[in-house]
Amino acid sequence: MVDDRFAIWFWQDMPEPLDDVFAALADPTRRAILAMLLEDDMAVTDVAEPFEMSLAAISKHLVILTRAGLISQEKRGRVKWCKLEPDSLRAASVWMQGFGQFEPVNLDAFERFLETELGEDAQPDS
Amino acid sequence: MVDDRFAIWFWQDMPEPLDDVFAALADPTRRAILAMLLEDDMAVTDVAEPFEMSLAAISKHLVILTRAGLISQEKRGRVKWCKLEPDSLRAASVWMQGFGQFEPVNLDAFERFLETELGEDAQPDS
DNA sequence: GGCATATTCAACCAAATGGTTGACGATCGT
DNA sequence: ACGATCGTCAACCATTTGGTTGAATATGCC
Repeated sequence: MVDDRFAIWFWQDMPEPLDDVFAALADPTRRAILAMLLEDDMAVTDVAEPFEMSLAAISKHLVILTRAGLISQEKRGRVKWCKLEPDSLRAASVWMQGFGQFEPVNLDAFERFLETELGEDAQPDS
Repeated sequence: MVDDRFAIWFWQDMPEPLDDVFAALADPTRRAILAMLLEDDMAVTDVAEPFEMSLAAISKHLVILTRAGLISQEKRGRVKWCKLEPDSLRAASVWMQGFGQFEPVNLDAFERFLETELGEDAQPDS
């Protein structure tokens, strides 16, 4: 059994991209944006169109989604295209599945698993 | 194809428990708490012990986790026991899998982990 | 060049978040 | 009944968040 201090260190003090991913997902506007991008890549202006808020606000949301790695933005000409990046959802999904599936299981092995799993394709953070 | 306004209504304006779940998961302290509860049910004081913050702060975190449905709290005597409630995590997980083409987590490694973990051989690599 | 379009920047604001401390009501042990 | 323990409440504080507006920076079009 892993002692709590190790667990705290591991789960809390590691440079956690999960903070950004979950924080990004916590906002309904941003989830709606992701849902829209599921259909197709979109320009910033088009992303903003159906919302009742300023373009600048949407632009900020897109920055947050980008920092979380959930989307990428590529500027072509004067329009910036937004593209869903499902890979970073993977880390979060892995983390969550850990809780869904193994209630009573060995945390040590789970930690080792996560370590290798999340370390594998560590994103070249912006 | 669903038009965007419907999508916005659906994803953004529904009474979304996902807001609370993801917001709860966005904090590393709260994720650490969940990880601890993965091992066993715990009293509030024991949850707080390994952290370098006040009991009141942990108590607040537990309220947030409870509101999100991620844990439940039952008071027995003077101690309040905290229990992981993986079901609401599953809801969030389902949402992410709704992003779907990206597979319910295409985790070969996860499968292998499950096998070794749930099987007899609990030492996958030395 | 000159104008429209696309996007971000900067300053500002209100509200929410995450923490503190100290007081407080319950409950246990003796 | 008394004191210690468990946990929350209330007030406070600093920082972050999510939004606004108006100006600024590209870029495309004629």
